[in-house]
Amino acid sequence: MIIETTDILKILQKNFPNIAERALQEEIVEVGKVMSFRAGEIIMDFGSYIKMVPLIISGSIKVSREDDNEGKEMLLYFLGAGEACSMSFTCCMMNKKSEIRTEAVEDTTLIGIPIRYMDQWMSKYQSWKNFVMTSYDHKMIELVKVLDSVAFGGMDARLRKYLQSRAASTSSHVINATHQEIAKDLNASREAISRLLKKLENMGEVKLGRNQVRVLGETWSANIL
DNA sequence: ACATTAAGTGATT
DNA sequence: AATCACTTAATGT
Repeated sequence: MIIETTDILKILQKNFPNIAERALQEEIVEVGKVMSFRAGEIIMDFGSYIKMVPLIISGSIKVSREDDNEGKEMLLYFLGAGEACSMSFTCCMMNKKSEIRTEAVEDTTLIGIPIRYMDQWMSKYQSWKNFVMTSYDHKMIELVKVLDSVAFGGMDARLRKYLQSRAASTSSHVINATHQEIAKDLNASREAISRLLKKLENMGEVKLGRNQVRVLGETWSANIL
C-alpha cells in the first residue's frame, strides 16, 4: 500500500487533532515512517530497544507485560487509532530496553517517529508535550482501573472491562477473538469465559458468534472513562 | 464427506 | 474458578 505524503498529513490531522501545530505536523510527516502490521504480528517484544514511538492510525494493539517469574504475560491495555504507546515515551527517553510487548490485534498501521526527536519536540512544541502528558495520564487511569478490577472484582467484572476497552480500541463493536484467546488474556480458563459470555448474551449485552463477540448497546461505548 | 477447531455442558474438586 | 471429559456446532479441505 502506497501512501502519499500529502495524505499522511491529512490522516495525521484527522486522527491526532490535538497535535495542532502546523510545524510539528510537517515534521512528523517528514521524519515519520508509515508501517503496517498484520493481525497477530508482534510489533515489539520484551527486551528489545525501542527506536520508534508509534502513533496509531488504524487498527488495534495489545500491550502486555511479562510476569516477573516466568512465562506468563499480563495484559495491560489496548491501544487504538489516535493513541500512542505511553510506555514507549519513558522507555526511550531513558534508552531502556522494552518492559513490554506490543502485538497487533487487528491489522494495524501506524506512524513511527524515531526517538531522537522526542527530546527536542518536548521543548519545542507545546502540543507535543501536551499530547505526551495527556496520553500518559489516560493510560495511567486505565491501568488503575484494571488493577482494581483484578484486585476487587470477579471474573465477570474483568471480562466486562476487557470487552469494553478492547471494543473501544477498535472503535467498533465487533471483537474478533476466540473464547480461548480472551481467556488467555485474562488468565482464566476457556470454560469460565464461555459461561460468562453466555450469561452476558442472555442479558442482551453481547451477541456471540464464532470467533467473534459483538458488543451491543450504549453500555459499552458510552463508557469511555 | 471427513477432519479440525471453536464453543457448550455437567460433574468434580 | 479450575480441570476433565465429553458433546455439539461451524468451518476448512
